[in-house]
Amino acid sequence: MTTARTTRDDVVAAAGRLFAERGYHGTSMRDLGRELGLYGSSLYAHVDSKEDLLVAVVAQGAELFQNSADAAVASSEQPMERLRALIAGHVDVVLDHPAEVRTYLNEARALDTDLRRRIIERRDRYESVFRATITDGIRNGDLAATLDVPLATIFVLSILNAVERWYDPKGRLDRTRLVEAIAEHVMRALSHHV
Amino acid sequence: MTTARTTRDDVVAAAGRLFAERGYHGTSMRDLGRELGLYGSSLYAHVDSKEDLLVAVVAQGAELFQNSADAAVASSEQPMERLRALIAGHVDVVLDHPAEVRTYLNEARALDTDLRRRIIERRDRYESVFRATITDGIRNGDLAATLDVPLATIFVLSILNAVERWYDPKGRLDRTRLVEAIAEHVMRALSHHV
DNA sequence: CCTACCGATCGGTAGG
DNA sequence: CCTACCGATCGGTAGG
Repeated sequence: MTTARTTRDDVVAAAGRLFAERGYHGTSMRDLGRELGLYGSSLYAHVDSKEDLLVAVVAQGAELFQNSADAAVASSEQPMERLRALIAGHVDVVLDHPAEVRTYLNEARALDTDLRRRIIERRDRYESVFRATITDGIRNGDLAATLDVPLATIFVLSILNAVERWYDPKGRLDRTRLVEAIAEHVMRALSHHV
Repeated sequence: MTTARTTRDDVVAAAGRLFAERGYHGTSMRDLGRELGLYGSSLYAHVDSKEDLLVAVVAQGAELFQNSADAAVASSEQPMERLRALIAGHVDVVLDHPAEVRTYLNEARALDTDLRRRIIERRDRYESVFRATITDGIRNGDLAATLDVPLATIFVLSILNAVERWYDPKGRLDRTRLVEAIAEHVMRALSHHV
């Protein structure tokens, strides 16, 4: 049994951790090498540039969220169940992949114009799944017809994206209850109360 | 009429803008000098260190929010009016001081342990004003007795803090309607519906 | 506030 | 993946 060689995936994963913790500009290639037990210069056997690493981590974040949305949409035809699945899926992504998520949410601005634009487009696409679901819920009569859908969507995603900033997995609130609390808050805020 | 000399306040204000835009580690003292039309080394006539600048900007952010909370509490005895004033005040701080707010919210982690701890304490103090107001609203019968107060508080602040991330002052939504939309969302989510 | 620097560190390369 | 570097840039200082 031998220690496995360092792979590109190892490098990308470690980069995600450090970028999330110290920021892209706060992380040097030598820091990253140290994290993996090798020299900074050795990383260039696996990647073309530091920005290449940021691109890879951010792309993972984008993909995780998009896959989660796709699964939520596939899980039910019913808007309220879909919305709940979107919420649960988002929380799962945040809690299961904190490094990628934090880098995706906070460090994408370090990308230069073109790449940053593409990330913003992916976020918009993800957001549009929430918007469409809320719109369906209104059509359905479950959600309040008076809602401003784009704003309601932003508020829901604000709550979901902030989870990364405060949630402590070792705290008293477990994942199930966190999802339940968010879902209940959202339903109360958006529902058509009879 | 002469061009005013650069003051320490000018330097701190420019630092806030650049830290907000590119991040603390993404901003060099030479960048900052250029912004003010002087050399990076000249900044040391006004400040002791780069971190000194971050401390100053972050302290401004903390103070703006605390002053806003104090004013909101003083504005009314009635919990629902207070909550509305807290929301309006928070939005005002975010929209009137975007650079300080963004630096306060996103770059404080670049401070080292001791200073960072003190900032977290100031945030907790600010958050506790929201918590107390929501608790009063429950006691009052205006807000739902079933609420998890700390979580409800986090959700409200998540929405408020995210405003910095998406709101475009040049967009179609003016400040009054933004505040109204957030307040309505929050009231719907937290209220005791009869 | 500028000039002229300092040592340290940065992202990255050549060659093995 | 390491060794030995490169030029550029970093935060900061001395002296005026």
